[in-house]
Amino acid sequence: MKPSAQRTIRLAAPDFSLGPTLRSAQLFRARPENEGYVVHAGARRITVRQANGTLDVAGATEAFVRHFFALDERYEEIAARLSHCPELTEAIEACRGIRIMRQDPWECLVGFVCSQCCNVPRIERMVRALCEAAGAQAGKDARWRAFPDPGGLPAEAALRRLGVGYRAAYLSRLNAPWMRHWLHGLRLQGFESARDALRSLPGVGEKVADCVLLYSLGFRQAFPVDVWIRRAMQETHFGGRRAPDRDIQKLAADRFGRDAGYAQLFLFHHWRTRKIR
DNA sequence: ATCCAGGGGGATT
DNA sequence: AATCCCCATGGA
Repeated sequence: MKPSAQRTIRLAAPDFSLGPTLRSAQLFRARPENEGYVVHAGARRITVRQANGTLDVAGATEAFVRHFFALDERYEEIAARLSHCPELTEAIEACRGIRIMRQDPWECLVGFVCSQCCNVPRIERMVRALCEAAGAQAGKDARWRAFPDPGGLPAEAALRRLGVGYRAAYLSRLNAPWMRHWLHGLRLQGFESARDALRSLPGVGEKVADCVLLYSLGFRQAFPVDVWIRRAMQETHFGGRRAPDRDIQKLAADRFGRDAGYAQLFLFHHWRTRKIR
């Protein structure tokens, strides 16, 4: 028994918006539950709610929560630097308090390989199916499942039966026990080097690589270009005409620099939530 | 019914 | 380097 991890803890969380952060499609195992959220991460089941600038959390230590939600990051400084870009001011205001979380790289990689060419609800379904099929029971409740370890995913045919479609081939090829260690090793490399290494993996192109770099390996200069970002950038910087992803990437790197990842998440979440609904 | 969803890979031009 | 085409699936 681990009473320290099950007790509810309260911590200050200034410049942080829990709901928008968990609804910004950085991760695919969070869901609302009575006034708060349940977040599954690795083998943890974390319940969290926010009130008056504080966070009430159960299922994780304070140190984990601070790191996971990036509460140590100097948020106002980032927002202040990006506020010099007029095309972001509306998005920054609408997304104030959204933070880029720090996920486990393996879980992040699998999630974004699943993400290709499908919408968020379906991604969440696929990830849930993977956990239910191959995740270890992680608590007394048999429904709480850990995220499957690298090497622990079902075989390709079984993956297909779970509804992941053509992504089954990618996932089965990524499913090697050494992947966790290999992914962590990328933190020691430079941005471009780590990006090239990720892109050498099956099912991992520029976009998925950038998501893994940004959401799990700490590279805040990454700027994943998906359909929403493409629209937003073409609208704000290319006169509404379609532009090559290369040009979009270059512009983002020059203009947003080390904060490109935050610029991306602000634009993504703002444009997506504006059109959806 | 047709289009779209946080794409990637391979072939052709 | 730009442009098809295909990959599987579910929701709008």
